[in-house]
Amino acid sequence: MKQMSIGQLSKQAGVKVTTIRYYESIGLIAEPERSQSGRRLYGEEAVQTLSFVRHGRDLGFSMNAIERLLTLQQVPDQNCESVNNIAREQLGAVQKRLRQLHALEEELQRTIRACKGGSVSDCRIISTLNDHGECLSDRHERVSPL
Amino acid sequence: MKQMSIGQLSKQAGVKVTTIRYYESIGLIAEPERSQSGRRLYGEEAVQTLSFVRHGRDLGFSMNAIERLLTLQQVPDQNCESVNNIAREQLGAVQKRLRQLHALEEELQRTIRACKGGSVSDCRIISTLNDHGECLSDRHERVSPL
DNA sequence: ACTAAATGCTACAGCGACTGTAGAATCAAG
DNA sequence: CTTGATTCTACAGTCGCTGTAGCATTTAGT
Repeated sequence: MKQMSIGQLSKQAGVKVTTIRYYESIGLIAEPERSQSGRRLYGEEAVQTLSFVRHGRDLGFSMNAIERLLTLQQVPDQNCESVNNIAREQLGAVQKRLRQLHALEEELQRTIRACKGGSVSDCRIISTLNDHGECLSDRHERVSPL
Repeated sequence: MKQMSIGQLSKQAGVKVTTIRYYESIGLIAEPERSQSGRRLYGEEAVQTLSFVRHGRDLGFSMNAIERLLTLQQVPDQNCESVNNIAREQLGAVQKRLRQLHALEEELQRTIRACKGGSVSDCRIISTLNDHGECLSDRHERVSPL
């Protein structure tokens, strides 16, 4: 039972020391043992868990989704439908965001192309922003955090 | 000089009342006049400014970028190069994020396709997350907030 | 003129997912 | 034995708002 410090875990899992402590503080990962002097001591399984979390974050899953996935993972005898649902939900969100960003890209390109580079008073970028032309807008939503 | 309340301004500019007050509090927009009883009174130009801000936010510009754009807008006799730079920077960020999200989409699709729907212990989604296969990862950056 | 609903005000807390700071203790290497 | 790296706790800050509490004022209807 070789144990490791939080710094070693951080390197092995690719998650920052402060972030590990943060994950512990919100209850995402379990509190580890402590050394005599009060330092955290982790086993190998912590690397697994944290890598899982990191990979999930890289795929854009929210902490909430990751928490659910971690829980599901711990009950291996159950149908993986719920897992699939979480993943498909995530895929849907990603695709929605892709569409939004693509529209954004086009509007930005149009805007930039229109600017011939005179003085600010003639600037097409500024005037595009000024026209409350409702190109993308008029949805009353905020932009998704994906 | 017809003046309007914050609620009217909110409707005209499509920005929530609380958000307007927030913009004022961070110094993005100027403090307006007040009525005798202390209520904010805005002129037409406030609608312009707020629409500008809203449109900028819709295009994904950060508050910081919008602040710079607002400042530039107020000095119309200057070359619009700086404006162009801000817009191109933004376009670059959007395109970078598009590439990231596209990679994400593909990995999610692969992951979901691989899952044939047995029990969690066989679930390809879970095991994909568990393999610290460094498909997307191994960059040590956090995901951009776009 | 009176009343009820809508709108406005300030001040502060909370969101998510961390990051940074301060100040103290402990550890590992030379 | 000293120096520098690591670790600890606790709390504030990030961004761009949103929500809450508890008032005061305005507006519309009777």
